[in-house]
Amino acid sequence: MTRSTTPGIRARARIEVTAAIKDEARRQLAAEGAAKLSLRAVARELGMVSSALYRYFPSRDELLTALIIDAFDSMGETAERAHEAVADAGPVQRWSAVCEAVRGWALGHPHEYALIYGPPVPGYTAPDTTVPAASRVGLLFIDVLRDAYQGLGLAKPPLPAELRPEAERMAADQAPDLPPETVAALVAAWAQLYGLIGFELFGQFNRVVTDREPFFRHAVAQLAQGVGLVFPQEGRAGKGS
Amino acid sequence: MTRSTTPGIRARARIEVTAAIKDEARRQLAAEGAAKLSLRAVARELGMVSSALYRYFPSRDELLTALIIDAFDSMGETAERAHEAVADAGPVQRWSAVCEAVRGWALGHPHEYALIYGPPVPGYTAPDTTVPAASRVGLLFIDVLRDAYQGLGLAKPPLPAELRPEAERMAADQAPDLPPETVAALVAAWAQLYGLIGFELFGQFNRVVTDREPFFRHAVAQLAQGVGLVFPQEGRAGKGS
DNA sequence: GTCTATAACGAGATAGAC
DNA sequence: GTCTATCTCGTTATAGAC
Repeated sequence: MTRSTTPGIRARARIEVTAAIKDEARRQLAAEGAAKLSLRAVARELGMVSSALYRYFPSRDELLTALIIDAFDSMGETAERAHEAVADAGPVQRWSAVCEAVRGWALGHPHEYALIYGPPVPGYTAPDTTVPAASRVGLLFIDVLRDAYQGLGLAKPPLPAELRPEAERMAADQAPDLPPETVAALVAAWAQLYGLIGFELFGQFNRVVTDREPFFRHAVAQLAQGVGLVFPQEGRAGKGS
Repeated sequence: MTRSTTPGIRARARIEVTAAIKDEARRQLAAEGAAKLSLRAVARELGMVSSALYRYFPSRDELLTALIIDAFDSMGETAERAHEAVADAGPVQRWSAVCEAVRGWALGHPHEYALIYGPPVPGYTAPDTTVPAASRVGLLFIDVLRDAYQGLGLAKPPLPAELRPEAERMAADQAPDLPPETVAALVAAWAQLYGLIGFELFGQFNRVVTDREPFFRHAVAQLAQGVGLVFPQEGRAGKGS
């Protein structure tokens, strides 16, 4: 009888408390790092008792997992939105939009970035549950490359013979409708993109690179060339020797 | 009176204890992460009392700094040795040797790698004392590029106009005898190299890249092309459209 | 059924008195 | 340099409020 009203209230309360826990956990992530994330401290800050948290997260590791999935989803959503905004543009513009969205998200969420792309948290191993969220940005890149490929606007990057079997396996796993050369180059570009972002985020560019937007923009354009989105001649526009 | 003999002994003992402290600290780094490095735990494991440690390191932060400098030096030395071994080879071979040495060191010292290239340790900021050690690998790359440049074996990477002022500033700071195009490309390649290594090290290549040596080798060759060590035509050897 | 609170465990860290 | 009293932590069992 109360069944039509109360469930909604309870469910709403549950969602709110869950969100509050995660928010506070993220605050601690920023302050002390993932290694020191403590259920008790989260509970204390929220005015709860630690055992009450277990109604929402069965363990500290599950809370970490939730934070990781949230971070991947937040980043993925940001990238997807940026991609949609330029959906009708050329592949290079779409590629760059996704890369720049990822960088923007990372700069705005450095600790969550460190959580998902930094060193693993000691004593914690991420479950497979995180894979779908972690794949969102990659699927976006595959989208862009697929469109370029079908429109014949994609060059095949070079692929040494010793790497071909591995490239074919990667393509079969990740994007069977793309050439192995492309998939191998994408994986490399993906790692390199995160190198650029990580260096900026973790301070390696301090005293080295000051004007970072144009630097990143250019690096991303070079990566686009690396995966075959730009033909070499176009890439080095207006250059002599 | 004992003054003529004991100083040597004392100095030796001090060096040995200092080394033992750092070794134990590195063990803890591997087990619990840099955030949880605690002087007390180090002391306990060494059978000392915590206050005794302060005779060797005035604070936890100074111990961290020593570990960071050691890590950079260890990596730099590994890279320098690998470079010397191929000193007479071509620039691409030298470039690749340094990159592969860095990767090898990182795979052998993942936690020290995380310490120097991962997210900053909460509450700790590295002093400028770390800069010389941190620069060693970069200087090696500059060496290779300088030799190639002086031998006319270096292509100028493309450089958009918006990036030229920044590139000139970077060149003036880091390598005044190299073209700005080269220096900007080197910094980007440097970050990308660490992206590749970080992804392998921190598990992002799990279930994605299995045969990692050839993958890395090829990526490094592409990076060499990016900094101008290989001309595009050579780079894409024996490839059609 | 759903939640919170109390209390406790075993383990480890820490501060300070001695 | 040692010892102890007091913290922290993740986690569970239990009891009671809504």
